[in-house]
Amino acid sequence: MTNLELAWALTEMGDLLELKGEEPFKVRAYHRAARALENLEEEAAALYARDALEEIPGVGKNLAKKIAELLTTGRSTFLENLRREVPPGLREMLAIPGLGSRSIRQIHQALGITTLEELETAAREKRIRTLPGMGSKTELAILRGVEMLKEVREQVPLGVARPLAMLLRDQILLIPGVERVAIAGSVRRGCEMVGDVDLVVAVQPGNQVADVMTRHPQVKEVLASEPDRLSLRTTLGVKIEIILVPPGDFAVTMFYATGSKAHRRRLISLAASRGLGVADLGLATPRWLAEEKAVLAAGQEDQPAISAGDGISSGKLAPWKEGVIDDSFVVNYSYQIAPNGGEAGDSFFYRRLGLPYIVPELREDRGEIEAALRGELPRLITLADIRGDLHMHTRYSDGVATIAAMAAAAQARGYQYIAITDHSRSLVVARGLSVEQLKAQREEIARLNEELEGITILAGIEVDILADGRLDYEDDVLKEFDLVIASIHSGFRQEEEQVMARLEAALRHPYVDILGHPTGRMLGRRRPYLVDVGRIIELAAATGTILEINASPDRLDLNDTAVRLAREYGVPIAINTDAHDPNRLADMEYGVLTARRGWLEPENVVNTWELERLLARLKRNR
DNA sequence: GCCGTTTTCGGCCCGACTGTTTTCAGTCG
Repeated sequence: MTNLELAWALTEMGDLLELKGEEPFKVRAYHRAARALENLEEEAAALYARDALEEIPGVGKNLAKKIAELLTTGRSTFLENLRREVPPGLREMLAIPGLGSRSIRQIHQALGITTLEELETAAREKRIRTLPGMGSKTELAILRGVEMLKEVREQVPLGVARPLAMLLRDQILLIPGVERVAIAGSVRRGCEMVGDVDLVVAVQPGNQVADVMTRHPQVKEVLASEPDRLSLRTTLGVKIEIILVPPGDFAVTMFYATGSKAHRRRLISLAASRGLGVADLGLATPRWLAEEKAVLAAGQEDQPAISAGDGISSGKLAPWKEGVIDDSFVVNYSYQIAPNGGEAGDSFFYRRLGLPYIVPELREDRGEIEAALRGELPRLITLADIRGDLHMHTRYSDGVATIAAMAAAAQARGYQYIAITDHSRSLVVARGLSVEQLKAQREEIARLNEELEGITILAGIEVDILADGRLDYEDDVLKEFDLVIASIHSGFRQEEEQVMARLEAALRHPYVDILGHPTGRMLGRRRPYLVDVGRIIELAAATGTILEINASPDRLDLNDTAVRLAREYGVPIAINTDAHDPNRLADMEYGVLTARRGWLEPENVVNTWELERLLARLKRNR
């Protein structure tokens, strides 16, 4: 059992205990241990093997025993008992903002409600307000929350799907009869939420993929098992689609399975407008042909033909050589951010149409085909372009590591600079720093900067934008930092007017360099606060403020479309991890994926710049 | 449930905001 699965099991135990009304500190112990497992570098199984589970911070005798049972048997009697006691629907309700375990328990006990659907009905029928302490606002919060949950019910964040996809890819590769495996679908495109994990597998006849995968320890349910397709659900509830093809069909299948559907349609109708059918393009494998004909037919109905003068004619087609998979076309793809991205061999299709390669992250029919025709595809940013990380936390506030440890981890990633940006004093839960503590931290940073070679630590702060729009420190404190990020951590339920007034005040502030996680959303868990993203971008442009892509896979905030808009306004972006742990500096890749989906080039991202240039660009230094 | 060169018991992050209320419980970060 993987660390992630263990973490999920402990999280579920914590949630169920909370719903049972266990004391909060016990509940927290489970959640803390789960988080520790998630961030653990070593596999818990290895720790167990040398009897060292209790070395994990937050894991004592009891939790070690429960983890050991999960590791050895794949099950937990404790968890199974809890599941019997607490209806699973109640756990889903915990994700509704404004509804906590006490309210859920009360609703359950008084009204006998056990599922989201029943909860929604009760709210519609105004039965929730009959309970003490609950009124119309609570019902509204429930209706909004249920709506949000329904939207993402079948989806998981990329941060869950992608590691799982990579793990399965590596495991499938070891199965007899398998020649190649690659990740396709929305994971390959880097979508923030993923409905299912698509894997394309090139196999020989008599392979054992179905045999092995249906018995895989992480597979809970086999949804379909056909000769060329396997549909599974994992213990974490993620849907896996495995497409089995002969090796000769691998590349074409990658093209289809990567999508998006809209991109595919548009490309095929472009081909059709040149008098080319799918067969001419080397796309005519029997399995896909019928399906794609239907797509094509539909596409021609609702899509305008691509106009003449788009720079391509059938006479100019690049020569197509059977069997040649040439990724020399992949000028933008030095960084293989989607596993096997460039190796998938699906560049042939674009090549055949005389187009430059379009990377998976752009395949959304958001103008990428037109840009390719004009030769104006962006030279997308890659992870290798990143020179530093400007948002992270340490033990001074709610991080777990020292400044030195964060700096060492950053150096190991090849960074030239980082900014330490702990929380400001009002954020008491995160142990926000008093003015005195700030002084001590700044002294430590100065000392480290003298000791360390090859990396510069900036003394920064993530200062709260208070509910009334003021910042959490006076200007004479703020001006002492090298760099200031301003973020909202309170008043999430204010009206848009009020939130925007706060953001505007922050953006106009002379010492605010970066606006942190601008919309405040948590993927699948919390909607953005009520903001006008377009207006934020306008204001950022007008005030010279940098906007953040918060690279935490729980946030990805700004999102891809907002990033694209920011680029059009010429607003510089900082891709920051907001890491609370040295391992989480690795989340940078999710931020880079989002940036790529937002068409960003290195130039648009300030933490690809040399430090001197970055510093000179900050408001405080201009 | 975890943790301890202040403690093997009694702490554990705690204050603001919200919605429902006439003085506060629940939620959240």
